[in-house]
Amino acid sequence: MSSDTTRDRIVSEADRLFYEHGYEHTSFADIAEAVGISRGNFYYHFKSKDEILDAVVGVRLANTRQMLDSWEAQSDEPAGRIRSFISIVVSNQAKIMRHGCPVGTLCTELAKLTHPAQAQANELFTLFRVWLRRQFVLLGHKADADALAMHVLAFSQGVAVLAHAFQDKRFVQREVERMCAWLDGIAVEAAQAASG
Amino acid sequence: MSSDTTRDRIVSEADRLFYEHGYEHTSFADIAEAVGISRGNFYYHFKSKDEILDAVVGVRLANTRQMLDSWEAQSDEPAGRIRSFISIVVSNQAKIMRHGCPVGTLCTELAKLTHPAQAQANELFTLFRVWLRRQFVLLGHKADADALAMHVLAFSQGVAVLAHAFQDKRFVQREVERMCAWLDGIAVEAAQAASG
DNA sequence: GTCTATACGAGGATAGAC
DNA sequence: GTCTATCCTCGTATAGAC
Repeated sequence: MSSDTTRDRIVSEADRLFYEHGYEHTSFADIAEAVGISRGNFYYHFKSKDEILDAVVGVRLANTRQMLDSWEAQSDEPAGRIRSFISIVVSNQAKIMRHGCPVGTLCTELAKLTHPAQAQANELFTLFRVWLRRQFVLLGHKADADALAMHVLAFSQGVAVLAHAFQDKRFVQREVERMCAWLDGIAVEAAQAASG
Repeated sequence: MSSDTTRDRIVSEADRLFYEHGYEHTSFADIAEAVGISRGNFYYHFKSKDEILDAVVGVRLANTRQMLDSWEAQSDEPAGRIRSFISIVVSNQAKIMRHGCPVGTLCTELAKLTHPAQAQANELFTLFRVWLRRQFVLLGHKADADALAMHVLAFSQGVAVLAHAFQDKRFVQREVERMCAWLDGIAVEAAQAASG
């Protein structure tokens, strides 16, 4: 994750700080201190704070693509892949409880700031949306694949916001179980339609 | 909503601006301009920005209590009351698509800032949670009333975050219908348990 | 109660030495 | 490539006149 070049370390630390404290609330001084360089040196690598944000979003997009690819490689079953997504709120539970969803909180903040990078950040959501949609198509739900994808995305965001606010592990566990049960129902439905 | 006194107008405009642009991104100058007073005059009414936030959260808590009371008065059926809550993402659709959920976005932002008023803002969530819980108890779901309340809250937050990001009206409509269908199932379940 | 003027610090950004 | 020094703007906050 943390590469050798200073530039990469800046992006990596900025990524973490933007997530933990928000984009606006993170100053150059914060990033410089985390990286261990002077504030001035900064501008050799990036011309502005917006440029750092661009780089951070770019890294997140790349990492997300890689994660989705690995989920696709790990399982041939679309239901299993969707389960991988659903379970992310458990595997990332500690971070989500402390700082919320990295995608949701960034998109929400940039929207409030009417920041130019908003569309780029929304691409993170779209990446998940399109991937989930494809899994639902493979599951035999071609007609409502996008609606189902959005439903699963909404689940993840709802759980993240409330886990963040209430710090409730059992709530997360319960919602994941509920969602997996729902997914089983969807898979059965598709199998019946295929055999009927 | 907008009372006569300058203090009330400050709170009212701050409330709106905090919602539309976020707490941190809203400056005294923004509020002063909206109210139509000078920046200096401000400190006659509030000693600090945090004090304004306290007042804003206080007003939101009062307004929320009033809304929940009116829902309770409008319907004797707990299912109908819960439906009032579910439908809020439709009746407030335009605002939610533009600025997200007023409660969720505030709590998320304050958590990232580790702001002292975070707990106070979370009370807004708790108000809904306790109210929903009571409705589910009345519906006959005493044992899992809190889990059901949290599920409905999570629905509202998930829909709000994605509606905000994707600006998709039909998505909101679909999710509300899905949630109402789920609620019907819950109500039938309770009725069967009561008669069986 | 409202105004103007101003202090003060923080944060973004630049210049130029090493 | 990294540093120090510096500038400018913005935002919070205060003082004091009206």
